[in-house]
Amino acid sequence: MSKDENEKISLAVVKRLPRYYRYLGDLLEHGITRISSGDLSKKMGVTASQIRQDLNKFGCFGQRGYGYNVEMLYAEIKKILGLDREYNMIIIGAGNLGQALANYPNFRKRGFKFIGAFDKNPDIVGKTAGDVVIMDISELEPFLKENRVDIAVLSIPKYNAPKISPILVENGVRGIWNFSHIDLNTPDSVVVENAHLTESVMTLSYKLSELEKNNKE
Amino acid sequence: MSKDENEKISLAVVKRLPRYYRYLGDLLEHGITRISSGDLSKKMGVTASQIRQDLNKFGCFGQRGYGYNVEMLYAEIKKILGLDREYNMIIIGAGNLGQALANYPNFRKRGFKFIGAFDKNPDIVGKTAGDVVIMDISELEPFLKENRVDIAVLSIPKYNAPKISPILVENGVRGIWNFSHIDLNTPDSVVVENAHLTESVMTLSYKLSELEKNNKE
DNA sequence: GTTTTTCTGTTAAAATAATAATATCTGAAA
DNA sequence: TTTCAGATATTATTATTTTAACAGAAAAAC
Repeated sequence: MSKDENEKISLAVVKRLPRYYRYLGDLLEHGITRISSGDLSKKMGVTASQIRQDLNKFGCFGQRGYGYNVEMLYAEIKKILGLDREYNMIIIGAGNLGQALANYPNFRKRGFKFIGAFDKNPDIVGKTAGDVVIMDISELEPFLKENRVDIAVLSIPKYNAPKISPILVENGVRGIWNFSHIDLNTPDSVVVENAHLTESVMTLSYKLSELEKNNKE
Repeated sequence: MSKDENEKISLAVVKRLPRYYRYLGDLLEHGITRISSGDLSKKMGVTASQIRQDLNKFGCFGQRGYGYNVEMLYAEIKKILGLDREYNMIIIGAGNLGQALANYPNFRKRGFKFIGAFDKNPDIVGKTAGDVVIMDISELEPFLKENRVDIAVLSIPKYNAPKISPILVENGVRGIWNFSHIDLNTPDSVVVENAHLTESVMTLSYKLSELEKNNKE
């Protein structure tokens, strides 16, 4: 029996799910059919308590005296993460990063399907990125009216993002994966996940500086 | 006067610093020379308390009755994040993503300098990525012995990562920016920052599923 | 100059999150 | 059957993180 359906689950927990999912996938690949929270905790370097509590937020997937059935838990997390369906994606800004994402085979495998790519640079319009032909950015709006787009990948310079974002929102895009260095201002009917690579590398440089500071002491 | 130097600062705080840095940079660009925590909090959508407390972890940068001097605070955070120096970087796995990173001009601007790229695919060895020629992966170890490499960007398939990671560690690389879908097992003398894009997009699909679930109710 | 307002640093309180402890259930072996 | 170790669900505790409150210093106004 699952918990109170309306309980809002914290982002901290949600962000850990993909990691559980990855480890369970690895276990499956190795033919392991069951695992206890204790064993999983050793593999993952987290406490068994945390694993149990995280999973219990979504339901009772384990069995006392047995542990978790790997295949079943994997399928449950897949469902929880919304990976049991297909998403139509488009790329806005088909530069190096955009093309890299479009060419990444794992997305397709997981149900993220690129159905369009747009750029304003005439040098690359007409070329292909992954399976799709790059269109001029002026074709974005008509395209959105013709096709159901679930997720837009925004990999354009920050000063262009505020112009594009409302076009997406107004034409039914509900999810934005934002690689642009800016915080988007979207209504609650749209979800944004930021992938600010620059901030990630800055965290790394902070850690490096700390490391060196400690070594000197 | 800065606080207890040995106090360990939580990752949550550190991860917010780049965002402060970004907003301060924007303010600078707009010629704004001072700002109060209250005004900044409105812009950023966080509490003023949090801003004050975050910054206070590193020192007393503000002035009562005045606020924060934007230029000075920007410079301080730059120093805290370790962005006041240069880092030599290499790319391991010069596929689409690796090349996209190598070509990203902002890294260079911020002091992250690519000095090498490696791949095992003979089709791309010899081509250029950003400013550097892609070398065969067999040249990695000799290269590390000849050059000071601060950061290695790991963008290779997960099954190769465990082979490469020890080579990096043993040859003095202290920072790894990990795009491979695996958790690296490195000693404490090395820092790792994960940039797991797949996990990021899974978080997005979770949020999307939640959104749709709530709309149905 | 003096007074008023602004706005930080700091302390305290509240809210969250992580960990530990306990009670309960399962399944296999005796 | 019965027993018992294994392992979770759940509750309690502790730790961390965030928010709020406030005293007091500096700036601005008069």
